[in-house]
Amino acid sequence: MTRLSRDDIVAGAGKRFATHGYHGTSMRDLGDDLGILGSSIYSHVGGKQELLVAVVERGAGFFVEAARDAMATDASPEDMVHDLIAGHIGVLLDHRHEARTYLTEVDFLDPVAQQRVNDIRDTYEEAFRSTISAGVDADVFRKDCDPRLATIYILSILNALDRWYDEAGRLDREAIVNDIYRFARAGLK
Amino acid sequence: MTRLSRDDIVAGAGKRFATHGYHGTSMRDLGDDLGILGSSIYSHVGGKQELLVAVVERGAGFFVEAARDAMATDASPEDMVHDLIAGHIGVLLDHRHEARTYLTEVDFLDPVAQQRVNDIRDTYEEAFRSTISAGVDADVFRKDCDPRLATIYILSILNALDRWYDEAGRLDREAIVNDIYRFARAGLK
DNA sequence: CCTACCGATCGGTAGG
DNA sequence: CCTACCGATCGGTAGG
Repeated sequence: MTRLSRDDIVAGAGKRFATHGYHGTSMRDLGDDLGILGSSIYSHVGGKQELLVAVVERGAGFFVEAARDAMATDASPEDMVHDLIAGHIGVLLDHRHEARTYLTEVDFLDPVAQQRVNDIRDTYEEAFRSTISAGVDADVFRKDCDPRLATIYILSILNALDRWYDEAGRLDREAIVNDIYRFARAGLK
Repeated sequence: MTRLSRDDIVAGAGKRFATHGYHGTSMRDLGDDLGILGSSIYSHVGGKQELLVAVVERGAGFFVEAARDAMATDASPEDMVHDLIAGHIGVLLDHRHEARTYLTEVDFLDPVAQQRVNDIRDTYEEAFRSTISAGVDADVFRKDCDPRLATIYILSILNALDRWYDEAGRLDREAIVNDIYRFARAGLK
């Protein structure tokens, strides 16, 4: 057993926060998961709140990265919406704990970190909004479609995924991406 | 200042749980909100977990009631989907704290209560599923529409509402109901 | 509903 | 990363 890294601690915190919530997790709980004492965590991080910040910012970063990748192509607005959806679902499934903590515990961030995370979130949502907006301008989406509302609707569907979707179940990843894409695209038309 | 009722305590708990989470709320916090001591709460209820159960079951009950009302008409499947959406949004806005606690703190319920609440939730979702299913059978919705998935998508949009929608803002209640209904209906067609 | 209190647990620190 | 510990706060109770 070699010494744990800071990333190990943050990953463990993500798992605990995602399943038990920030306030439902004690430093001793977290230490138990990691095989060390709660007090030993303080040799890696400054405190519990610092761990929440690290987990949430990691989660937010994954989403922004995925959006940047999707936007980096010259795909049509329709295809780009598909890619944004696929990217979001990829993050949700590949980084479940960080994604979920980002989505559910952001309210418990100290005000400074919360502002920072909300700015990141706005950047991310802007990728959806501008793509949908481009589709409206290109007449491929409805003229009276409000990109802001449509973005919220699509992200609402996406963010709820981790509460019910099981990748080992009937629908594989491609199937759920396509089904949600079809539902969303219909709403945009 | 007359003695508080059990309902007052449960309402106060709903407000606190909705904003700070179950684990982020202490009995003393709750007492402060109510103008009594934390220990005084125990003359009304058996404990903190009992309060969570009461709040969550109240929230769940409102939704089931709304669904029953919507289903009690002989409206077309399309109109009934509209009414179910309107009913859900009504509960969300008229009973924000209970609805939110029901949606976000259900994981912290003891296993017995959690099972009960999940059964109630399933009954509620069945109202959406069967209505959509009837629409598919009547050829008003797409033949390859999966009522189970469509229900999840619509409820995802609905449940995310309380995190961003402000009734005092640009969109009044009727407008948001209609906009979500249109988006959802398009996805069903 | 308050006074007075309980043991357990909390986040966190000093020193090694 | 552990030992040993701190003061604060936790959910909850006895008795009035």
